[in-house]
Amino acid sequence: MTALTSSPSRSDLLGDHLRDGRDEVTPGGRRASPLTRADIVDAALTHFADRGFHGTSLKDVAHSLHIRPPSLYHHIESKASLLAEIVLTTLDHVADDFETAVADTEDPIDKIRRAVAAYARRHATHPRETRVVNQESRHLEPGDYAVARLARQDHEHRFRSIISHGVATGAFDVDCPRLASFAIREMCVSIARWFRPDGELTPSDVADLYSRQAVALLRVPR
Amino acid sequence: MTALTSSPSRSDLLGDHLRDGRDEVTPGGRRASPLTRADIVDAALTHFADRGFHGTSLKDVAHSLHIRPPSLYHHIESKASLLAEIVLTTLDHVADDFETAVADTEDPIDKIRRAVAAYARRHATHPRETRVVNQESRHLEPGDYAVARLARQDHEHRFRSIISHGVATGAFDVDCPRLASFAIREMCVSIARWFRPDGELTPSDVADLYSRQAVALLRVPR
DNA sequence: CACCGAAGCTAACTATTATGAGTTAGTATC
DNA sequence: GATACTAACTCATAATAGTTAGCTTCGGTG
Repeated sequence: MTALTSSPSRSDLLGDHLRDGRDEVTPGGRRASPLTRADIVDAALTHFADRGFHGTSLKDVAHSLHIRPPSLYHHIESKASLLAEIVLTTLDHVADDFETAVADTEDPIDKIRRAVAAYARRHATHPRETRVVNQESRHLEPGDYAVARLARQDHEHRFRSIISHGVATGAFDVDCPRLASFAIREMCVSIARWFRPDGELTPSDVADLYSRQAVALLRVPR
Repeated sequence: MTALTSSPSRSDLLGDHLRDGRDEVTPGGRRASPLTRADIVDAALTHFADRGFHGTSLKDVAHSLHIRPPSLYHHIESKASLLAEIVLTTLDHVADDFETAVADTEDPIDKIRRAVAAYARRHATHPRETRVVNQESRHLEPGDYAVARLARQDHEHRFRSIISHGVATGAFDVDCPRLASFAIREMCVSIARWFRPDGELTPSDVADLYSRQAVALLRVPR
């Protein structure tokens, strides 16, 4: 429950999302470099992360981009599609991160260290995306929600099986792998709530620290 | 990022909130035992926890109580007041928990163990309340938001100072008390996402397990 | 130079929201 | 037994949401 203290002031990061020169709209409605769908997703992402999906209106998104709400529809299909794109591509990245991280080792300690490092790093480098995945996925339309749910379950199972395997080999010692897995993953998730790119810690620092904390957690003395 | 897998189906717990005999409305609109403000807060709580503040309409709340939306206003001032009541009273309880927990000891290890146990237990016994505090506080009106922010900051500082003190006396060994504090508190917060009253673990089990995990975390080997 | 598509705009539509006003039906009290 | 109270109701309103339609204007291309 650190959301209140760790979050910056409530309207932080809610500004313009246009790169330099972008916001010079000519009388006819043209701008220097064209607005892309990616720009809109990015603006929506910032708002969704800060105010939630239902707390964000397309007016808000359009305002950030210096256009009117209807103009958004030249680039997107719907508000829901913005959320879907954000959540599903982020979950893809998380899955890729995991595969890449654990590919080169069989040792449970190494595996968990790398998996945690990758997961922690993802949350440090992409706090907006991960916050939206964690808090707004429930507002996806049923089909997309089901896909997201499966992706998440898959990650959870792969993660937990490393722990279970480590317990079997004696590398770890925990009462309940499921719980330990939850605790570790949620620790990583929380990074997205406090991490600041301009802070004293780099994403690598955080990844390193959290992977060590995770290993410590998996050898809880009784 | 376990919200997707750990949460039950999206509309769980969204049913009637009336106790037995409550839902027998007489032709004139009367019911067996009178509907109270607390009943409404409770129904709103369930919805806010499940669908978010902006994802919940007063129609939803009224529906759970078998009344029409305008009738709610005989008991409440506004939708915002429901959120404020939920968040602020929960934060009060968290503060009380903490004070009571750490009152009888000076040992940092004991203190952190008890503080974590109390915090963990609160999240296990009141998952709806704590989820709302963590995810919906940002939607409070400015005045209430400021109060909530202060309450949260206070808890964070008290928590962290136990750790810092423990590091000073040599009881703990962590690189960064602030980070360790975040990690531990967020671990507890996550309990609200997976804990089920009918599961195999009791709140006491969880409190015990998490306080041991916390102590383990504060002695990370380098 | 004529034209075409991209991308802006305004106006408008529909649905839903929170909330207000006024009404009615039981229940308790004098 | 009249009255006042409570707590529901229906009906109404103003604001806002997401979205669609149609118009305009520009830069690029034949």
